[in-house]
Amino acid sequence: MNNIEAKKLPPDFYQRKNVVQVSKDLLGKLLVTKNEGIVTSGRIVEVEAYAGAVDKASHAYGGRRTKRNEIMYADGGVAYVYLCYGIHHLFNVVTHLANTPHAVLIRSLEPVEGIDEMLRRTGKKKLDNTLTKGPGNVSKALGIFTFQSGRSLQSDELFLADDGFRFTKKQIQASPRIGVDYAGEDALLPYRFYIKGNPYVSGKPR
DNA sequence: GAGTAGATCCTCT
DNA sequence: GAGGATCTACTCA
Repeated sequence: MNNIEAKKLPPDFYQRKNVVQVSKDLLGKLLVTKNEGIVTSGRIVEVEAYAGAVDKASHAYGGRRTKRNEIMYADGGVAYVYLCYGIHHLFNVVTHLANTPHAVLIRSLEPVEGIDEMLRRTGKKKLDNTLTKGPGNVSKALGIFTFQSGRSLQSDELFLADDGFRFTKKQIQASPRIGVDYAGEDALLPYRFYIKGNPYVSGKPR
């Protein structure tokens, strides 16, 4: 039905043990959702790694295990979605094997398919840089909500795919993460990866 | 253009 | 009962 010639990423892509490496590999991949038969997709241009128990910025810091973050302890390859500030839905990809709560936060996309639908969902009139800029907007544009949390990324309604496109190493930039000032020293870790010069990357352009 | 404050609701202690 | 992996709009320079 659609024109995307892309393959879903296999479970072993997510289940690798180096969450930082997985994060970098996700750059340039497609995030695809299908709601009520409408496909929307975008190319990932910004991510952040959350290294579970040893990362103060992570919900699972110190091995915390609650009903909400339980999903992070699952095998890699499922979605972890939660609501932040009562307004924004944040979409994460769980990585690593079971009982190791690593995750990658998808921060920004470059819209690819279903742009009209994304505009409708976000209440915008025309395409601009802010459509899928920032994790809150990404979820909004793609129709991702908390009920998607725990869903396998092998499903047809929500998955990540590789269409062969790749950014060069030079285009990938690392920096500290955003919005995690409360995490002390861990807030300074260079766990954020983005595409240099891409207008959809959140934060200040360089 | 840059900086600051407010919105808003679910989850954990 | 408090705080949060954010965004937007408005103020001031």
